Amino acid sequence: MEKDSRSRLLEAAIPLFAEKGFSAVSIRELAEKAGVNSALISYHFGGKEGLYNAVLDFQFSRITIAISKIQGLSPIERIRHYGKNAVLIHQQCPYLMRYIQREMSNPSIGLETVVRRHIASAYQFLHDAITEGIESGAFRADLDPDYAVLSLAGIINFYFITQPLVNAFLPPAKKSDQVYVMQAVEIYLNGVIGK
Amino acid sequence: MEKDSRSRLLEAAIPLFAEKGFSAVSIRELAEKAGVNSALISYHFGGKEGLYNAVLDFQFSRITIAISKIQGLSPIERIRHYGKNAVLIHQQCPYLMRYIQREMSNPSIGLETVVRRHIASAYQFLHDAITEGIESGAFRADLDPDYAVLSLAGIINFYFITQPLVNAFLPPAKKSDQVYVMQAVEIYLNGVIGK
DNA sequence: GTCTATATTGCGATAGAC
DNA sequence: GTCTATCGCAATATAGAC
Repeated sequence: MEKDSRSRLLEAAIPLFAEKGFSAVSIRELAEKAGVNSALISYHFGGKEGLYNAVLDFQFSRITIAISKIQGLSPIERIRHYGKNAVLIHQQCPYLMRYIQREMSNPSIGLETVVRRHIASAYQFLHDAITEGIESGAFRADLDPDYAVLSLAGIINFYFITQPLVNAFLPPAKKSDQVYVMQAVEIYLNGVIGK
Repeated sequence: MEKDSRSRLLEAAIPLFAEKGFSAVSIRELAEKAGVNSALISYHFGGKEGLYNAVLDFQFSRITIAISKIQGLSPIERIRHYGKNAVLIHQQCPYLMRYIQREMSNPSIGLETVVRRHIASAYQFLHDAITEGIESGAFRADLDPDYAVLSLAGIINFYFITQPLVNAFLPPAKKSDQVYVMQAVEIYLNGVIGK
């Protein structure tokens, strides 16, 4: 059974917008890849921008959903869990990181609110874990939690951001996201745990 | 004394392309911001794409230049130096990181070679430092150097990538790049140094 | 809901005067 | 080197038939 044209458009749009950015993709290209008529973009989404917003909304909701599932572990275990989760999300939503990256450095006007809310929920999750770790004495007391959040987010996420190019440097076999994230999380935890 | 139109175009183009991306900027917008006639873009650079390439070339050359100045220190000191350098480069070239980011996830066709060469030189620099640190016994022997490079690059660079959005989360006073990078480098070094 | 056909706008590039 | 004027094209959006 065929998908309806609305879903076809959404699914075709995800990789196109992710790889080329909003302006570089034309509605003709979107329609062709989806196998539907370009007029349907206006019909279903009110225009190209509406389609982009729909994609963005769908992509970012995954972050908050994933975060909300992690509950009631020690700070260290929550951080390990966050790493494992990042690998999973990246496998399931291979284009999410492009959108995060693009919206971080280049927020779509009128959508900052939505995007910011999802990102903020991830930020808050890490901030809580780190603050709690410091207070319990597990982590070094001289850490600045705000900065420590960014260090953790960076050591995990930069890897996924740069994958398109970095695969050119790494030996071909070296492509285990899971192995990377495990090592990265351990470097980080080793670095923040009190001596 | 007025700058010539070529320089004016280049300087106007740097923030515009960085913030909006190649496709979202029109030659009319570029010319207006530079205060010159739009026909001069074709005259000086052979077209909009030529102007973009000129910007990219200029921006990326900074990486290789900065890296080439660090010589003959211990692995640990080289890594600390890399961090300090990142702060300096970011101050001097506030748009460089946007271009790195954009070219990493979205390489301009025909320029991968140039871009890749500059990025590769930074990658090689860190890889050498880490490999040497492992061999000398300063760093943990179970580290994978390829991955450890990405962890270091991530913990430093992600901060700069996300600054436009992250400033919305951080308390307003918290904006010291230098303090961030110092803490981040120490977390990393603590994490990789052999116990 | 989906199509064709088209209106309208803005794009990048260039010819040619100065 | 710099300008004006314009060409040709591709963009998004929409009106209206089916």
